[in-house]
Amino acid sequence: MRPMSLPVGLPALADSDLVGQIARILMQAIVQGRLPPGSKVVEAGIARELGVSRAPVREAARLLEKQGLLVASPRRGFFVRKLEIRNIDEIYDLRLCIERHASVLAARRLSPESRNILRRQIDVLHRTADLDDPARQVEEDYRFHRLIFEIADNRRLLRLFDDLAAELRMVIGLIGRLYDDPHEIARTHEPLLAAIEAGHPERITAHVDYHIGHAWREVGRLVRELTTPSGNATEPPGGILFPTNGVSV
Amino acid sequence: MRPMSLPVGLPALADSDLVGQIARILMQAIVQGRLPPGSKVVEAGIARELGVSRAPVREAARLLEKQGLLVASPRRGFFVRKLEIRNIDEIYDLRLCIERHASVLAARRLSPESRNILRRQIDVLHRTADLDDPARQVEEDYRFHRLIFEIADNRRLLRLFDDLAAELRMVIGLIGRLYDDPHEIARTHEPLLAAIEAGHPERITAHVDYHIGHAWREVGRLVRELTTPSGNATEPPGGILFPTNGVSV
DNA sequence: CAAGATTAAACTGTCGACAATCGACGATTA
DNA sequence: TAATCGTCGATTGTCGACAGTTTAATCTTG
Repeated sequence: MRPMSLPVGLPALADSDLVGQIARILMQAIVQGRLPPGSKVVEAGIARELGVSRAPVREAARLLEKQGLLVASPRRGFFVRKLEIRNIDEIYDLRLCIERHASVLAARRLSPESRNILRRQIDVLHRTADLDDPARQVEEDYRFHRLIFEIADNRRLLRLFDDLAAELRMVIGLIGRLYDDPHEIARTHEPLLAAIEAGHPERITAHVDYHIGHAWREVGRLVRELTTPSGNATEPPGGILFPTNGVSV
Repeated sequence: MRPMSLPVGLPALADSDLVGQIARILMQAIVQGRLPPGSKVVEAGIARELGVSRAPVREAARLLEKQGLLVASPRRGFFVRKLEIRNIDEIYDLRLCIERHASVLAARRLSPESRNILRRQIDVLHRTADLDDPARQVEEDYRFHRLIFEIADNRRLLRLFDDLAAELRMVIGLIGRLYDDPHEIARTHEPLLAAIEAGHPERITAHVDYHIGHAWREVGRLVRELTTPSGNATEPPGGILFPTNGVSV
């Protein structure tokens, strides 16, 4: 968990990044269902529980606000964003929009190296599908799509994708189970890559539409299922961030 | 300026929004050329000059960071974003992407009322063109495009547009002059609206491409002109936020 | 005289405190 | 009884302070 400083290793980084750590802890608490959607995030409470002051907690909350996990209400505080179906639709609508664009750009900039990177990531997807590790599968899936944005080479587009991905990860985390068969998911990336290699904008767009549209419908269906039986946003006992699972802390 | 509370009027609101006020002041300082691109924004300095503490200044800076006017470097502070040509290209590329999408959506959702609103805004554009008020002209131009996003009815898309617009306003403010003939600009909105009314996705896309692409090229040209003669990012004398224009403060 | 080491100043990250504000609850009034 | 008005605790907005880090200036040294 705690990255140790290697003799020459660079990434000893982010150990003193208090804000980042807090943001990650909060994000986990959200996707894992503590801090349920709609619940209030009390700065002082989080700060006390983590043994820090309110300042970094506030900054972390703003970070998560930018990513859409929290919403800020002036003088009232931060709240965990409720996953209304409308939000899901808006997110996927935007994602579809930028992913079409990024895919066409990526096709234009595709080099043999970048092609191989995508190819290899699909292999990873297939291998991960055998592992029965939903979280990992989702992660590798996003990695593939992120690669497309990297190849498209527009930093702003990439940042936007990262933000959307963070939000979608929350949604999927809240859903709790994978929205489809892992092997099936891995397979559907093949024709997308093929279209990008071929470089026909229309074909690329069509495949992106199919691919993302599929996820959209599936996630939408599950969210609708999950959201109709009235969410009881009660706070679980034993501390929000590090709940006592029977074992004392 | 100061909204007074009417007998029954509601909007007496948002006067005590310190962070918002600071953000606005900073934004003005940026677009007006004090705080030139690349210069450092010192929290304590701003705070002292405004007679507030560092906390709200920090929050305002984060707000402007989200809008892309500032960039944060950990442990080094906030800097006014340099307008490299690459940023301009990335911004316009993204804007083109989402504006195509929004325009097609808007066409699908277009009602007689929303059509008239767009129609009327074009009239405003024509009238404003006679006023010889570049800032106003740019503002009304953005209002037209924002209306398209409102009609498209995706809040996230709208928010994204607002962020991009804020950044583009900074760029245009730094350029200092309008990038084209106001009347010409007003006229080019006509065929775009016509295409949206007709509802043909291809025609809409083509017109958006032409319209935004034109601005892209123009702004790109001016920025290239402006950015090549090496920016000397020295700090103007007399206080950054309220420079003494000969008159003592 | 230039490159590197050293010192001093400036600044950010974080903290604890206080006042203003919000929301809940109970008292008051019609 | 229902609606309105205070009151009180909880929570945010803002402040000033301090420590560690970065940057700038100064001093060595080859």
